Amino acid sequence: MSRREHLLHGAAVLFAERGFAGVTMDDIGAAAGVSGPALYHHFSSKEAMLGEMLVSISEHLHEQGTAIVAAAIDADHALDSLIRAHVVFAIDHPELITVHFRDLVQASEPDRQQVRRLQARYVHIWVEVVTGRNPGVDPAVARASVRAVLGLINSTPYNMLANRDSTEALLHAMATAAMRASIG
Amino acid sequence: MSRREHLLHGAAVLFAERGFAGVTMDDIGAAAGVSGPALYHHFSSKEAMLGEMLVSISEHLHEQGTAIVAAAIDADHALDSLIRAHVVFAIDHPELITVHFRDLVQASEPDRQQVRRLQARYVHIWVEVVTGRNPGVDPAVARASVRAVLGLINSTPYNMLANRDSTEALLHAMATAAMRASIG
DNA sequence: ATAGAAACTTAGTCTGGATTAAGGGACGGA
DNA sequence: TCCGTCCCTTAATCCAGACTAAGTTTCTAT
Repeated sequence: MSRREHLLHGAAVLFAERGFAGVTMDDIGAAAGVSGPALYHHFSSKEAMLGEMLVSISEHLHEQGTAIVAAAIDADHALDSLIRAHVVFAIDHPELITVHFRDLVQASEPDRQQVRRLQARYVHIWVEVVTGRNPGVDPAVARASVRAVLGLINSTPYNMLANRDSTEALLHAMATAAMRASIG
Repeated sequence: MSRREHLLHGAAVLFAERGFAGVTMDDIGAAAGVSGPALYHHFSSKEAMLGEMLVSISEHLHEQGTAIVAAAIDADHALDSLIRAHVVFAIDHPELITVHFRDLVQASEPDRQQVRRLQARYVHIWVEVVTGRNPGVDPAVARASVRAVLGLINSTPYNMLANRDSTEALLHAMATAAMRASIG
């Protein structure tokens, strides 16, 4: 992990814990064993740190989604893999999920736009799979359903069971059932 | 609606839009047609406004949940009503749902504690109903499932269909299916 | 009419915390 | 050895924005 990534990871954990506004540059520096101003040798501002963090999360999810759909043999498997991958990401990076939907509003306008664009594309990937599975469904309903399922999965940070595998199984089962309920 | 409630509602809308930290006292005042400092005649601080808002939401949900369970003829109906009522609340007050889970971290420690206590009780109401319906279920799993379902419903603010009733029906169906998938 | 309370206003005050200044030490290459 | 480049440090600077002061208008009750 590069120095940048290391710093960003520390910042993500703090942001998730106390929120972007509740963390100072000195806090972020201290978490990495340096002073606050030292961070300016790596990032142009606190806002830029947040932006980079959010964009990279969105890019990761988007790329992962693209790859899954490309590799799946049919829409059924694609949906299953999308759900599973999102669940795994949420379990492995609860702090990123938290920051992603809580602190987006604090990012600069350009960063916010880019994140929204990537999020929209990610949702669109899901929607395509869903409508592929079931051509009759209203695209607006498909989109709303996908967002609801993502909301379910994204509750993970407040939700972990003692055992990681059972958390994964539970969320996967619930997400699958919720999806089927809306689009069959 | 009293003056306090009116001011609080305006603040909630702004907080939902830009986040607690992204709104100034002048903004809140302007939304109600007064100056920023005028707010201090009604609330002791910006933090107090947030605290009062969050506590009252949590109290409302908790009381509503209590009333529903008391009035329901069995656990099956109780769960159905809980889901329906939460969906309706989320649809009618998207700004409160948003602030509730996004800006809790900005509230004062005492307010945060009280909100968490109320939230825990609210979740507990659901868990009791769920375990009543299905005595064999692990309480930890029941709790995680309830939180996941609430996460699904709370995604509403980003999720509204053109038609209010179809939004309600969709979320109700998905929530019910998700719940059944985890606890039968 | 008039005292007193409410509810505001404008004009500050004050502070936290982001950012910038101004170096210093460590290290690699000539 | 000496230079230049990183990466950091501490010591400011600076400003947005929460909050306070002090005074005005409006309303109600006597």
